Amino acid sequence: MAKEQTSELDLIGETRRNWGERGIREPEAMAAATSLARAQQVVLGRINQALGEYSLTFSRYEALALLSFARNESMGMARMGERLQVHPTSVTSTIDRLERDGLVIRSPHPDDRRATLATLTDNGREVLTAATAALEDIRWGMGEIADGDLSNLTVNLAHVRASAGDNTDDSLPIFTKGTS
Amino acid sequence: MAKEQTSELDLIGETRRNWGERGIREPEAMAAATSLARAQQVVLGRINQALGEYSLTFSRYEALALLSFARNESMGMARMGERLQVHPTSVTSTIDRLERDGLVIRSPHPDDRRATLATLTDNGREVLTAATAALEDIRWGMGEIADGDLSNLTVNLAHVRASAGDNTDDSLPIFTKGTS
DNA sequence: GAGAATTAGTAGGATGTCCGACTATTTGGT
DNA sequence: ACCAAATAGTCGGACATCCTACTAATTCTC
Repeated sequence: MAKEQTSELDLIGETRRNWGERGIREPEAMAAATSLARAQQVVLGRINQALGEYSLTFSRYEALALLSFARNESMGMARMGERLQVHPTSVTSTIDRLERDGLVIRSPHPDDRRATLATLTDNGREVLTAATAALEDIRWGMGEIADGDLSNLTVNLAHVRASAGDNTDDSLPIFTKGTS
Repeated sequence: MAKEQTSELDLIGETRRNWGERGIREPEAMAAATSLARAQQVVLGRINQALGEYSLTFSRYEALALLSFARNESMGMARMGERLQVHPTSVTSTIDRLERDGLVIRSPHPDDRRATLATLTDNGREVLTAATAALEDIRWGMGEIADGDLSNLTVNLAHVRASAGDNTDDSLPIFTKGTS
């Protein structure tokens, strides 16, 4: 979950100097990449801490949210993997745990006997609602950052995502309306 | 390593609409958080793919880089955990693999018999140099994004990190000069 | 139509990360 | 000095993620 507190008052500018001595080629890219990794660690840590109250992780939360928007709150696992941008085996793992906790149930696909549908349960829907409220309470781990700054951040991150072929009209890759 | 290609042409604006119907409270924060998660996934994926060539992961790379700046290219594991912002057990795990691959060696701390020093080996130094070059070649996973945009991104991310107590003068939390 | 190619889901294995617990040492307080 | 408290490192467990491989089923092609 990363350490929230560590006020590493050490100077980071010092670092650039260190690398400078070795002649770094892409300082801006390195700075952005390392900042991105650290920021994500901080935010994800806060989010997971908030979700822990509901025995959820961000991964499982995303899966629940995805199902909540699907027709009949149900979706094939392969499609879930595409939407969530994770490997099929990760979906299996995530659904295993959600099913274990009674938040979703697996059922055979009526038209395709190799497919399995994951469906939200009543309990799953309730937990999702409560968890969403909890995330909003902590502003999705974004601290006290003003909405304006958050918008700028989202735009900048869109550049990165765009370079990977992501749709970046907005920024909710996970909750995109599915065709399921 | 995440899917680079998936041109999810589905509209994300659609999403905001979906959430809007439910009355979302912190749309900007949610957008920023989800964008951050996805962007990090993309960038880390590229970085790890590039590092795979050297049997490294970003975690191990960071550890090697940290040691390379330390006095005598050596540092106590506890301090490494503080610098890298990871749990002590993660350091143990990382050093285990680096030592297994002959990139670092463990040795007892001369003045503190409970401490263990991790020291870069000649091979470790060479691999680090090559890996760094590889990362620069791919611009640390930042694609074709212009330096100016990267600067903006770094600044925006600094806001997030600052809210967690991180020093954000610059953006290289990992390579901060140590006191080791 | 029958076999080839593709797709869906899962099992097993490797990594990374965290947490709690445990041992060994060092520090600190009385 | 001596015992309590803090610190260093590791182990085992829980998760998340990827990859490879494998089975079952569907789709495509000739």
